[in-house]
Amino acid sequence: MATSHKLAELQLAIMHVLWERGEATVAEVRAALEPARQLAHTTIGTMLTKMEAKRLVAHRSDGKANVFRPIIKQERVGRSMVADLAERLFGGDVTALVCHLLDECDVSRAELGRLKKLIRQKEEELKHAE
Amino acid sequence: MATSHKLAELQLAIMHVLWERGEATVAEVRAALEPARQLAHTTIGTMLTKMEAKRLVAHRSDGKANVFRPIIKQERVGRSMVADLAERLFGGDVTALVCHLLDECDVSRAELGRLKKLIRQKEEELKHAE
DNA sequence: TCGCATGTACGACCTGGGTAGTAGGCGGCG
DNA sequence: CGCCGCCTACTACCCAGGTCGTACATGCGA
Repeated sequence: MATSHKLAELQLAIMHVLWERGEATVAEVRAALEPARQLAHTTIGTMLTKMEAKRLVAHRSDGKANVFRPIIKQERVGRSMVADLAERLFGGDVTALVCHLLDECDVSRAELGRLKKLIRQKEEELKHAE
Repeated sequence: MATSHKLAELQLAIMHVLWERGEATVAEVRAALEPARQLAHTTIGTMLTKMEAKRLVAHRSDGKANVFRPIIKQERVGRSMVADLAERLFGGDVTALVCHLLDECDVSRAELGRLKKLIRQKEEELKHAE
């Protein structure tokens, strides 16, 4: 899987809207982003066009407006971006990244509980895999 | 801490060299990067100059060559980049990011052990903090 | 002393992300 | 009918990262 999908700020924000809704028009995307950023609606349109060229989204024409939908999975983008960061920051050492997270960020006890459960689960998986 | 230090590919690679060595000349940086990328030595020089403008590095003049050293800490950059990614990808939910990591990447049993220990340690810290 | 090797400083240029203006299509309403 | 508002398509920019080329300084060996 050489194709590394790294999306920049705005593109990611737009993708999040599309992932949440399934599909949306330019105006809808703009409205969804409105609280955080005030953008001309042509800005969204232009961006969406560029993203379509990069095969991140596709559109169908619904009467007067274009309706865009994501054509890559959120999980796929997340995976490749996280992997990319881990690679660039920690030489691919995932554990180092997790350590870093636990160390530097505030993690509540509930979250730690969730994580412990996750690790146990993961250990089970490993056991069964052998 | 509003200052978010996000470094792009090459800049990060250069910083890694500087962090490892403490300081280095253009030629040394270039040599260190050589296996992975073949770059003109002016490229490194230009980049270093731009990075100096951004206060990422500083240089002293040692006879004929300039010797650069990092003036931001690796840990600081790591923190802000990881936080940034967590924010953009998972809305700041660190646990979600860790889950993602465990799920998507291959994590060995030894690594899981290390992580468990880390979590226990973190739990202790939380307990004491109350 | 001359010129090569090595180094710097500066400017050129490309690309991709981001931002928006303008032109033109089209339905509804006064 | 003619203008208004909404929408798209196209074009223009700006900026930062990245990649070099060229011009100029300078020490060192033949």
